Amino acid sequence: MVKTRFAPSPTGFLHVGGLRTALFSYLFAKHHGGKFLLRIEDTDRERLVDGGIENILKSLRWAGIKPDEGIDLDESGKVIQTGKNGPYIQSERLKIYHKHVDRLIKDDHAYYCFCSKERLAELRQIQEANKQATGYDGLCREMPLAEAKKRVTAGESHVIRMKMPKTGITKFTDLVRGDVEFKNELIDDQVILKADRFPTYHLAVVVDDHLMEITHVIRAEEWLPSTPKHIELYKMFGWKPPEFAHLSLLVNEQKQKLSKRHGDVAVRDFIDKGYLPEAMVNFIAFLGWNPGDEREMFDLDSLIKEFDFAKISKAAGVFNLEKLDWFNREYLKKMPSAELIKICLPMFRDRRYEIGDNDWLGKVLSLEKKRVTTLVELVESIKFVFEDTPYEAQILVWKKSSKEETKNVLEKLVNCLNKISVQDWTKTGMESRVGGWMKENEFGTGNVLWPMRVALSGQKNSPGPFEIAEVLGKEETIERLRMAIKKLE
RNA sequence: GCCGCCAUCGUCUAGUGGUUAGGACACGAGGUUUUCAACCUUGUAACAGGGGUUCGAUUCCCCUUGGCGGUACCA
Repeated sequence: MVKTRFAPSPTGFLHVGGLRTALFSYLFAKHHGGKFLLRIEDTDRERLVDGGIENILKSLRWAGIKPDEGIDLDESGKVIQTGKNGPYIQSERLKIYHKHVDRLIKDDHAYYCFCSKERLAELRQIQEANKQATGYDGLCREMPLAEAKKRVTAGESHVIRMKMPKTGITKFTDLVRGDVEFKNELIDDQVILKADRFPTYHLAVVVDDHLMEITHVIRAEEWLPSTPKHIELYKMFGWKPPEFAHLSLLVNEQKQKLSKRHGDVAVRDFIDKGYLPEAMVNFIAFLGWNPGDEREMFDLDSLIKEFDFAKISKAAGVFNLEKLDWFNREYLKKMPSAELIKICLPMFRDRRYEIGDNDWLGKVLSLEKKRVTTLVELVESIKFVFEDTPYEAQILVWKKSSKEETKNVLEKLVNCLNKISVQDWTKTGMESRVGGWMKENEFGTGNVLWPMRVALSGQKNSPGPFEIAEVLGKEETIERLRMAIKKLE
């Protein structure tokens, strides 16, 4: 059975690149009827951020990605662990790593290293000055084990390094990149256990992926050069390595790796701005993948159905917000009224708006949903329904009209509208009644509709006058028209 | 420096030896229209360069260039 995993470090908010990696891992697992596991890699204690795990989980759950095993959130939003291969937080697995490191030392696949950080820095400086490949020179590699153990017992600070073979090449077939090979001699004797007794990524990832029965390691391209180290560790333990798939990176418009310094990259930011998860998922999936034909609206289920590494692109993708905006507008337009109301409700409450029944609220949202990009913009754009909007009298006057004429037209319009019953107070009802009235009196459309619309919305640009009038109701509509007339005096 | 990955419109991409190089976003023009959107029609725009292989290369191979990643007791 296929089993994939996403293994973030809780060092802050989930990054859109991370979301994409998680998504592809999830899609691949689900496409093959497999399982998706979530593990936390917190071996770097200096970069930990409070609430990091919750943040990551919330963003994933927002996108619709739910782990089958490992770390998850319960209904109250508390972090929980489920599954029989736990714990799923690396800092809780130290004993497991120590046991495996001991085995490597015993089998002469790893050794104690007492080199100080200062010596290592100096070494690198010399190598750089001589234009050599940088890396550990293996000073401690041949130290007799007995001597090393004596120094350890004496309390000397040390790390454990793996013994990379000095000859040969490591080859593997990457699911997205095909055959890749590296010369072993150029690969460092990587530190696998730090002086603080915490493992490095390289050791922890191999041990955990094996113990947690991961079949496919799907991760970002930045890990490609360290894959030979991992394969070597699998060999040392006598384990069968999983399949590897290294996804291309996401870059910004300047083609640099996406980072927090350059604008919005945290999924949290997009949630807060009112982007829809469906749009984000669709957009991000299409950054490096497509179904091979011209369809482009895909929800999570149809992505699962069609996802395939064969169609994934190898080049880095530019994270371009314009396309995201387009997807968001499309999904906003398509969203059923009831659902839209549900997700906007908290924002209405924040603004302490008096909201009527759902039928009415649906009409209010429909006023602007084709004109905005995000949910936040949507709620902001219909502000004029709930609040008085100050505006200059001058904008009531249509370009082909005058102040006097506008005032006159509005007065007559009020009379006309007054005769319309509350039952007929609908967009279509008013369209025919006012439309007929305009024709009879030979009023130009712009002469009437422009000032009416501005009077009702307080804005130069807005939805049409009749749809606003329907939403406002007869009383409020006439009230606003009278206010406008007063402004023109 | 060394190692590796990558390379089609501005962006996301289709294309797997023979195509008028297709689509989407963005942009431009026109239509609709009381405004802004939406909508419809339409336009501009790409195979990084040089060598091979081949009857024929966007497609296969090599080199160059460029971009990116790695080179940590970070992940």
